[in-house]
Amino acid sequence: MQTNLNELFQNFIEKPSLFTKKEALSPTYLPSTPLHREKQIKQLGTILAPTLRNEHISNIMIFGWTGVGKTAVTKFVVNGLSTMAEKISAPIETIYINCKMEKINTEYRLLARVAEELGEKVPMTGLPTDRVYRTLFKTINRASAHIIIILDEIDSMDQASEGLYDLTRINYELTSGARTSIIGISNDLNFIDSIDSRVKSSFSGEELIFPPYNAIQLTDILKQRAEEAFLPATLQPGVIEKCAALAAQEHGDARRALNLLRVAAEIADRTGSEKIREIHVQAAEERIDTESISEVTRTLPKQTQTVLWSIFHLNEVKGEDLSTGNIYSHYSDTCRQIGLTPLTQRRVSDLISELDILGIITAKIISKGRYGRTREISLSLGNKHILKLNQILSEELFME
DNA sequence: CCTCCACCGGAACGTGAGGAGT
DNA sequence: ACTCCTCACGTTCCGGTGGAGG
Repeated sequence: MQTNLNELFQNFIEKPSLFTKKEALSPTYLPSTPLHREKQIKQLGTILAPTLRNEHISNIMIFGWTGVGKTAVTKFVVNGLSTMAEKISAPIETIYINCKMEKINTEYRLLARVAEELGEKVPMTGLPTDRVYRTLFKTINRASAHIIIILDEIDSMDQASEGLYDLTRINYELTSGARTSIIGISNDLNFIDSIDSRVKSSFSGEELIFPPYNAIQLTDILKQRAEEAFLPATLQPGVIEKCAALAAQEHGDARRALNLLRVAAEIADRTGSEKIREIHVQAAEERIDTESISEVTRTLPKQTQTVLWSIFHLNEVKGEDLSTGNIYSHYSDTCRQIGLTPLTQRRVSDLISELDILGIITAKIISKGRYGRTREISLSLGNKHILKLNQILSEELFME
């Protein structure tokens, strides 16, 4: 055993890796120039330029599907702006916050996070919100710079629209030369409609829309990254095109294309292949799907897992329709079985909606006339996935 | 055309954990 | 030690509703 393990590690070290620079395939990696986004770069640059002369600019909203270069372009342009500002010593400061990853979903957290970014320490909880606002105000006023706040995945903070309002109204109170501008990045085109009208009117400004990439553009992007990531001639012809084609089918998502290529390379690497072939891409596609959905399922709260388990089980019993009431009673039984206190139906109804949003199930409200109104639930996954998830759930719920 | 089922989904409120300030 | 914050997660209460069957 000992020797085997040593051998394994030894082999691993000695075997040449296919990668020369794996980070180049990461979705957060910033290439020197984002490809096929010249128009957007120019637009954004034009809007931001007046800050260099200390002139006032409007807020900006950027829309587009995931993986169409919104974040990359914004960072690219803002970085350019910062370097220029430094050169001519214009007082510009930029702040980047990813609302979803940092779980910025309340007014308090948004304000606290911005203040923190400006060097002011604010506790994560405990203070009254208006006090956080005061500290933030003072800090910004003192800084007397033009502060550009980039809020990525802004649509994930639906409760925090009050905070957006604060960040815009702060401009009317500032007495020094300070200003704030917001760049909001959103996957959801309807985001603007969903926020409070009061916020909307104070927030409104320029809107940029990023179209999806087509297969040819994706190919270019992948080639650019692959040049950095791999030794030449590691890729079999057709591999990049295949990744691009697969990703183009799904609203031209460059992130997905890069993921495919990276996972394909990892598979090739692990199986000892010296080249990356199309079969590796195929394997990668399958693996990405199952892995992400499995991970989501595993990390679901126990109650939600139990609901999902019940849905799967009812689905196997034919003749039973998947309605909220049915699921709820099956769920309560299961809870008793595994020693969990059942939640109310109202709550379970919300959990079902959450599963719907996650894309594991599809819930549609239908009316059965005399026999009431309910959600009709169907599974939106293939059999292979369901089997896998079932296995995960039984491990999670019935073990230990 | 009306009724009435079986839920939907908004809103207010409760609880308990994490923390600040005095 | 005590009061006052935020916030996640639930519960309680309740008005609302599409359409099959009378």
